[in-house]
Amino acid sequence: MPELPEVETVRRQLTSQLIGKTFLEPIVYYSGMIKTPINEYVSGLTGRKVTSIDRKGKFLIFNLDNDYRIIFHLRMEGKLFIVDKNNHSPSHLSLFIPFENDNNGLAFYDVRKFGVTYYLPKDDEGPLEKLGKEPFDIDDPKYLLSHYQKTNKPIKEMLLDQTIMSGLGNIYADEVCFACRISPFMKANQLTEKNCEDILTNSRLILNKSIENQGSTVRSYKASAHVSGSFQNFLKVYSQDGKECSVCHKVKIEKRKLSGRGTSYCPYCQKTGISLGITGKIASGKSQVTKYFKDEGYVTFSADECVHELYSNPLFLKELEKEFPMIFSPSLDKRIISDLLINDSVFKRKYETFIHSKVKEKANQFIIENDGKNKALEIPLLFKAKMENFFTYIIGCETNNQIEHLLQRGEKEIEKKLAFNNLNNYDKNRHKLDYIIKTDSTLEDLRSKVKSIVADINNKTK
DNA sequence: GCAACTGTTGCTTA
DNA sequence: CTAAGCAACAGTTG
Repeated sequence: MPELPEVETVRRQLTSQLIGKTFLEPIVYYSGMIKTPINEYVSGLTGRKVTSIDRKGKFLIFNLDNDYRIIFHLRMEGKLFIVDKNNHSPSHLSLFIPFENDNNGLAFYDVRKFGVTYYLPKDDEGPLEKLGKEPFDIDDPKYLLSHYQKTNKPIKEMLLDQTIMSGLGNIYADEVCFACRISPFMKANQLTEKNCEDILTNSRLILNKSIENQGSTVRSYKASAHVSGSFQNFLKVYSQDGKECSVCHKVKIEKRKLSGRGTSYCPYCQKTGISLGITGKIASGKSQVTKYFKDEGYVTFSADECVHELYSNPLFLKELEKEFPMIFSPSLDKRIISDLLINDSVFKRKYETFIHSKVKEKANQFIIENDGKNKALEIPLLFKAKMENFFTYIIGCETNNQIEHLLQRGEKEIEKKLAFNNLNNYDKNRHKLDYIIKTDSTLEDLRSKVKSIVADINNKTK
């Protein structure tokens, strides 16, 4: 995952091992990584010396002893190692540049083959052209402010925009938001100049501290065969989801998706508001409880309503038809769905996964859109949809009078509805609940139970 | 055993 | 114009 500190570590490593070495003809194993004409790249590098190595953002720049330079971007998994000519791993090797009069050479390993390299004249900025300054080189927070004021996008997305400021990737963007105590979901145009100053200060602090620790080692990443960074031990939110926040000790670190990227944050420290998941078996009083949370000032979401709305959404139907053409004859036929759900276990699994992921996506969107507010989300199949780590707290609703409630609602197929209970994994996951509400009481009593939970939560997150 | 997820960026599509 | 989704690819996790 090389981000700026990891790339800087690589730069330092290579500087001590590469300066003054003369390149022999490069051997290209994966030509897709070379973004300038390959023959120019190969002949251009042959016989050249590296005089110095620079870094701009996450790019490495090898200055050669002619008027050219080589530029590398490691992307997700790229690794530049100095290895033995005759004894190096061939696995995932994309490029090898042997040194003259030396047993070693420069190897570019890249499991995912996303990395790129360029051979360009010194006056051709190539991919560096659009790159913004690093936080170390921006001295006026007004520079950030002027960019952020122009957009309604979440601040974290702006931090990842390398054309405004370069060097923050997914890990450090999350860490910087945490250090500034701002929500990653906050609209960039809501930020103050003070926020921008905090972003600059904390970006410098965090990146410098990470460089001191030779970057972070997450997953398999290493700066060289012999170096692994240790900044992962200082991360406060990234990869910490589900753990108690190490600063406030009040709530767990949460993780959700923001513009396609995993985003970790502390709901308390970063003032995102808390997210409640309300679940329970059928006719267990979830809706009533959710309504009472609404009366207490929570914004609410219902998975059942969400699914209902999805079925009248043309975009969703189009997607559904692409995935499950057999349930359209020619338009959506719900009887076919229920038939298949009963008789075809493969269909059932696929279909449920599909719907669950849609609901989860919508719930995620709801939480992000309601940044800063307290939220209560009613999700009957919370456990089935694997959403137990999705909320600050989860609340289970329970009743002894399920059948009566179903009768009161005028349900006809009670047996069928009860069989549904076994599907939602409630009993199996009951121990994961933070609160359990027994809903068999008068409405006023139920309301006061909700009020006392609200008070308890307020107390915990004071 | 399959689905989902993973550090990045730039291009295509709506 | 922007915004979202995908593509490049392969390995790991639940």
